[in-house]
Amino acid sequence: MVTLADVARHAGVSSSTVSYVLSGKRSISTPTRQRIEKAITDLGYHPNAGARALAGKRSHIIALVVPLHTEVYVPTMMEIAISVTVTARQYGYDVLLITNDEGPEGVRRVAASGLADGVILMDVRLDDDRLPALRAQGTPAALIGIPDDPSGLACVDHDFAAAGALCVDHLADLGHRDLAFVGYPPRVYQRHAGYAERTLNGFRRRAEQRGLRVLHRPCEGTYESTAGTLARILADRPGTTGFVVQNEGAVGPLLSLLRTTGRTVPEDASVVAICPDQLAEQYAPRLTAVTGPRKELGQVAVEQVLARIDAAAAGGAAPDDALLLLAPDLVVRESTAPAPRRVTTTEEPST
Amino acid sequence: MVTLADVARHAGVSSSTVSYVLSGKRSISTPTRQRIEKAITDLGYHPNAGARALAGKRSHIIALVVPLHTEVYVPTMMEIAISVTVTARQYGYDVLLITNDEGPEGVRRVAASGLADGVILMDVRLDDDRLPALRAQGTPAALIGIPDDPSGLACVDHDFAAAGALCVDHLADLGHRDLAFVGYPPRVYQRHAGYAERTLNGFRRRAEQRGLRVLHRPCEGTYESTAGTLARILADRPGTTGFVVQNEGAVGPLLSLLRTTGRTVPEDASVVAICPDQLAEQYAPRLTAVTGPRKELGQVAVEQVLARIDAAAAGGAAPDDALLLLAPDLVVRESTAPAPRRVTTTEEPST
DNA sequence: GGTGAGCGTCGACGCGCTTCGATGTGCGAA
DNA sequence: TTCGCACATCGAAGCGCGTCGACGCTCACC
Repeated sequence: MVTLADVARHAGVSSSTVSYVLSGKRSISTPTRQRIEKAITDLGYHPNAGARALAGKRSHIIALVVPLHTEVYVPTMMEIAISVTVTARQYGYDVLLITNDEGPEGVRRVAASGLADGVILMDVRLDDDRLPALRAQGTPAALIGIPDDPSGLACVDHDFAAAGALCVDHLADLGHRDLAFVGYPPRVYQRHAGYAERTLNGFRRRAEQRGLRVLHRPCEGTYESTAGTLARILADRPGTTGFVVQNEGAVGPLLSLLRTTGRTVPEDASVVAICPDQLAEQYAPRLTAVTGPRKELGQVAVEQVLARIDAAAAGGAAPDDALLLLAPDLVVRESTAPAPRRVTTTEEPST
Repeated sequence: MVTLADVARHAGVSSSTVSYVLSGKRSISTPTRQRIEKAITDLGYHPNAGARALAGKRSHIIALVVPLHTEVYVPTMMEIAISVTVTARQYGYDVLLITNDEGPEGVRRVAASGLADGVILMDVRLDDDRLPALRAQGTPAALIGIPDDPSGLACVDHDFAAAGALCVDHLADLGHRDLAFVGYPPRVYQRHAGYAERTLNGFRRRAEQRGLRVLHRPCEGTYESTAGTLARILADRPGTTGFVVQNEGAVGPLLSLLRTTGRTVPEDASVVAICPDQLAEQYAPRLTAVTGPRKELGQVAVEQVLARIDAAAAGGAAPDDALLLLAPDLVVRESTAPAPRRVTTTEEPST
């Protein structure tokens, strides 16, 4: 193992000089700097992470807490995780993977031991039990998702309300008057996943503004459950022509089922999915879809934690809480079209 | 921050005694041990990771290198990553997430800096460029996947050859004589992903043994490309009744296309997928599928690295290389049935 | 030509922990 | 009673790096 002292000896300087070259915290004359840099590459020196963490009081590691359950769409989660990792590297940080099976204790352990300088939490629940630990320890943190009480914390998320509204606008512009929202399984709403609720709220509010009638139906996402969900929608509101789906598992079944019940998409029924573009492209017809920027989510989260880590190190006061909602995009593809002419109208929609 | 010395003072012993209680490397009398343990919980002591790594020459971290490209089925990768993390925790280790965009340099950096004690590589290529760095440094490592030259390395993987053979056996037992293998996109074979090649080899070899005729067709996995692939298969070998699919994206399109070309599954054509059970259950009909044990893959990989880390610490010689292939399972569902009676046979299959 | 400022460099200390050799205690065997 | 041998505990020496205060040199300026 090559140490700082080896490099210093090789370059004919003291070890502190080498340290200052590495950190840039004091000015070093160009010739000595070059001599030291040459020694570093010659010897293949890599600073020892443990010693650096001990002396510098910074591990240059941030912990990423990922959910265990598979209710969220895994590729999206992975994309965020990767974006977090890549972004962190750009700032000289590495990422430690923490699974949620340790619960709040995991966060506490990692922060208290100085293993990680900060924490990024994914899949934040409205009443998340990891937040008290974070606040109590004053651990620099960023949440991906929004809890009930975001005070003092940095929260980053898609603007799901805007996503819901975007769907309504698109369908309303196409002349649809009766919309159905096929959502996540009931347990997702029950455990207060914020994104599900906020999408729904944005959807409902905009629908009300634009005078559309809406139905919300949670759905397990299997073929059978989707069949049941669709049957109930068509029974309750036979004139429904616009479907908004926020449930990756239900999309495929829904398309098949619409087809087998004699409705072609998009001529007879329009479908807007709230899902990654990658998924939307896979279906036939390709889906008009609303997507949030996943990579940016990870980037912003990292920048938020790092800002808080720096603030804490500078002894600064607790930084302001931040609530960053990233705007979604709607991409029009082949699954939406103007509403069909109404043949049988039982009642007029409310204004 | 609470330190070892604080605990020692609180318990009225020297700090080395506390250290020995923590590590268990020397016997401590029961009363003092209990006093120390009480002090630890009273004070909420967490050993400082950096100091521990520095003094103990072990970071208790293993690095997990994950691929960036999305050609592999992400949920499976995630499942393995999570299983690695959970298993590592059971042994007192944490997991550092490394993306492949750093290339071989990432592995070198993490190992040389002592950030990680060992490395687990996912998505190993036959001629993987990260392996020279590993061997040169003697970094304890486990690969998930098998390279060209696995000598001196621990390799863990599904037994893909057995998976391919399992598909053939199942279809052959049902009386199918002409099989088609719908595989990954050409670039997967071109970059020598071992799993793709080995599946194909196992498939071909067993088919030859059992006297079946086979066709292999790479496939992009989109709807259009699958349509093209199927059309070519049926043009080349109209009597094909057994399909083996190893391409998650192609499964859905294939099922639809078989249906729309007038073949019902499983009466007219049988389909076996090589994919996670979770996916196989999502289709209609539910798919007969071959799956490898993902969780076990992560577990075994962790145990292999840890064994090598311990061996290296004990100054032991380089441990034997290990090549661990985990047996897959075939679950019969609704997509396979006895081959239909042959109506038009142009030629006999070769024995 | 002397003075002060500022830049570049050095030496030493400490971060919190592990580990080794040494010390002290109690016991059974001689 | 004495010797020796476990066992239990202690003290001190690092592990490799960051950082602070100090020192010496150069240069502009009076």
